[in-house]
Amino acid sequence: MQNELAEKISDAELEVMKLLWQAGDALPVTEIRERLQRTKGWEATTVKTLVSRLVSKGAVRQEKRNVYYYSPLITEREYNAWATDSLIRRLYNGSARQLVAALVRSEGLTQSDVEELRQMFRVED
Amino acid sequence: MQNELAEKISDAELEVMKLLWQAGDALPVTEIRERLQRTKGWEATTVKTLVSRLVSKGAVRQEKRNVYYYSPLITEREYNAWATDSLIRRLYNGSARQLVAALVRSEGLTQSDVEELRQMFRVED
DNA sequence: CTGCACAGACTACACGTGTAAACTGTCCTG
DNA sequence: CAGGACAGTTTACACGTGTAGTCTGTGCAG
Repeated sequence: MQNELAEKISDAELEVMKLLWQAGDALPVTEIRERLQRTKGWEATTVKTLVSRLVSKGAVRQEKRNVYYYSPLITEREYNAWATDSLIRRLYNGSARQLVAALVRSEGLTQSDVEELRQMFRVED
Repeated sequence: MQNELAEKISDAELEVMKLLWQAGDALPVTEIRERLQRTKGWEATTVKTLVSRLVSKGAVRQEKRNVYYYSPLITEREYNAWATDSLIRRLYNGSARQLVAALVRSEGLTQSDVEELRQMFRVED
């Protein structure tokens, strides 16, 4: 597990990560700032702080061109897998099956979701 | 959703909740403290703090007998459902299906888990 | 060349959390 | 009755997070 690297990304930081993941390639802060300013209403410095913290945490790489560019060091999948695993350990006794069972029970899944999943399982099986 | 009541239970607090959920009925702090002291190595006051915070948050009820007794005000299922839903919104675009898909992909589920789930789906269907 | 705009760094500050000590009040025991 | 044990309260304190202001350095426009 890349526990050490993933080192706890906070909610606000995650928004930055999402942007970087979507972007596909490295972005200058300007870009990040502008978008988050629009979508989240954050001040420029706030965005800078978040990005810096992500760099400290080793979740984002900073590279100097004319200006700094930032790109994710962990993939969305890696992060999601890690976070999901945390939840499973925290709440479901480490059992992914229990989580899914809870979803099914709680109507978290729509009928068509279930259909699709059955398909999936059939393939995986 | 009982968003307001569930009001963000922290990691340490969750350990207390788990105890209360397991207990089935109201427990005196003594009891809670003793067990967590053993399992977590927490000091008595630490446990008190956690319990008090849970009371403030409305997650636990305090009732006076000779001594205070505590019991959960939200069920484990409610909490799990809420927390899981948060994760799904945070990471999977609100789609429970995507979460399950990720689990299947990432081998979070063992072969026998898959088997069991297929069973479940068959019933649910 | 000089001042300004902007990138980036540093500082700030309140709130939640993990962790616990210190204090206070009360009941039991000697 | 006096002192101690322990329940319950108050206070503490460092660290993470959300949110942002201020300071500094530098390259471009005039």
